[in-house]
Amino acid sequence: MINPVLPTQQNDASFEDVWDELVWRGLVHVSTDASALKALLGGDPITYYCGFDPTAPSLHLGNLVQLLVMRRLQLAGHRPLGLVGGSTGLIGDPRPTAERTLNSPETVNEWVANLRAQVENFLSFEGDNAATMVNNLDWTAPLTAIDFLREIGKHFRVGTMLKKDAVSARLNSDAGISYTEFSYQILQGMDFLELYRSYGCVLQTGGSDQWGNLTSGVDLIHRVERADTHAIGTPLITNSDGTKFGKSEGNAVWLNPEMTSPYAFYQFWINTEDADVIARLKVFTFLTREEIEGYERLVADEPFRREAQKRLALEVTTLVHGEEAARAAIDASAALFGNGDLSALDEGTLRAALTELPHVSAAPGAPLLPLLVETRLVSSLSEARRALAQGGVYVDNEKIADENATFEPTLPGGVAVLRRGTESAPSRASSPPDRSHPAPPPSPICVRNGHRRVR
RNA sequence: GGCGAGUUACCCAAGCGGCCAAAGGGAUCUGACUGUAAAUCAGACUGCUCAGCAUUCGGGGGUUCGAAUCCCUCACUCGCCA
Repeated sequence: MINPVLPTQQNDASFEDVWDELVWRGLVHVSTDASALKALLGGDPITYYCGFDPTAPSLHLGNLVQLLVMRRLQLAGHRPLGLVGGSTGLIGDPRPTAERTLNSPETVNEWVANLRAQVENFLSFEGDNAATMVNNLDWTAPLTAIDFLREIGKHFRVGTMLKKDAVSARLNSDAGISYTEFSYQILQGMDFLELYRSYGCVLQTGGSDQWGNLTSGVDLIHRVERADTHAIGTPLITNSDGTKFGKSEGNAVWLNPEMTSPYAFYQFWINTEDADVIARLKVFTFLTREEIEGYERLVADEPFRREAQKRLALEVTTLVHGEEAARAAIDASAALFGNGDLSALDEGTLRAALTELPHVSAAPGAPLLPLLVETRLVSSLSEARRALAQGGVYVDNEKIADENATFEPTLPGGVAVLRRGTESAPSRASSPPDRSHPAPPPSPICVRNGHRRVR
């Protein structure tokens, strides 16, 4: 299955080369020698790689940054190797805070398969510079501990390894670091060496937090093969207001539509702050410099139109979930967030919009207030009464004033849409840590007459 | 080990026998405004069978017609002296 968006993508020809474009898009935070990289990327096709470790069932927005860097390089004529970390995922790279819990080989295996499919969705496997997928378990698994120590370990100085930020941070913390995680950088360095040998790979890209691991490979290849290779570290994407990028309601935004629905995904992007939206367009879309500069003016001149946010959300949702899903997300947003007369929608659009929402079943004529509790829009009947008294309860976009109102589905399919508060209902604050119940769902709720809706 | 101070709602913090479901601030929620914004203003913010009732002020026990407020005790936190 080919992502239909891929053929439409292209780099901005107004740049001298892809390196200049990457720099302009703010995608280079650290790198090996910049002038050498520029020459390399502006020259004959090279082979490069980026790895994805299976630390979760799906990739998330942070990984999307890497995928797009890969794609931009591919569009410039270079040949990508998509690596999934079948072995590194079994080890776990050192996080700054604490030791990772090891996942079972079965779990890692399953996640590797998921990630592989996701990575494949963003690269082209056709043409002269078709992408190739590799799994580092393929060359790591056959290696014995003795071979590993003799052939690879001998090239690593412990002093150098200790100085890497990821390691030293942990050494200086109460958590300490296990030998397992300490060894991670060797594994990743070994990957680069392996890919250099078997594919002529001379560039590795990754997040700047991976810098130590990227250089580990560059150094190893230099020592073993006496060859110069390169690395590019992308910046950590940050929000201008200090909150963490890539979180929605405190949860990660995943690429897997089962984990983050296309609707929620679209909503995430549409809610981008003015101060951040241009930087996001640069990183996450293939719009040209000229187009993005146009949006920059639009944000400055008429921010209320939010053209930049709309375009960003459309582009990224289309890229990740496809045109149809993006269209549905837009329709759903319009239906649920517009002052919208829900009954004016055709049933298909309505159905698509509502599938995205949490739902609960009730018999027609059932009292409304308890349903508010059941859908977790409010946490108690008292709160439901309060919300209603304050004019914060809506059914099918109409304010409800009567405490004794009942559930009367009038929309096609025996459905009613419950809502609390204004359309936005941001609630970006995390719920108190001692609350054991799950986080409340996004504002609009679908209550359906009859059987439970199946996803 | 000795002495002293403290433990109040999501967080900070007043209250020191009835007028306390508990001041004030923050966070949060809702309304107005707005761009599914920010800022601002207003209201709400223990629960329920909601103009009333029930249960809260570290745990337990007591005094009193009546306790967040007084007494005993246990637990924890923080100061000072050994």
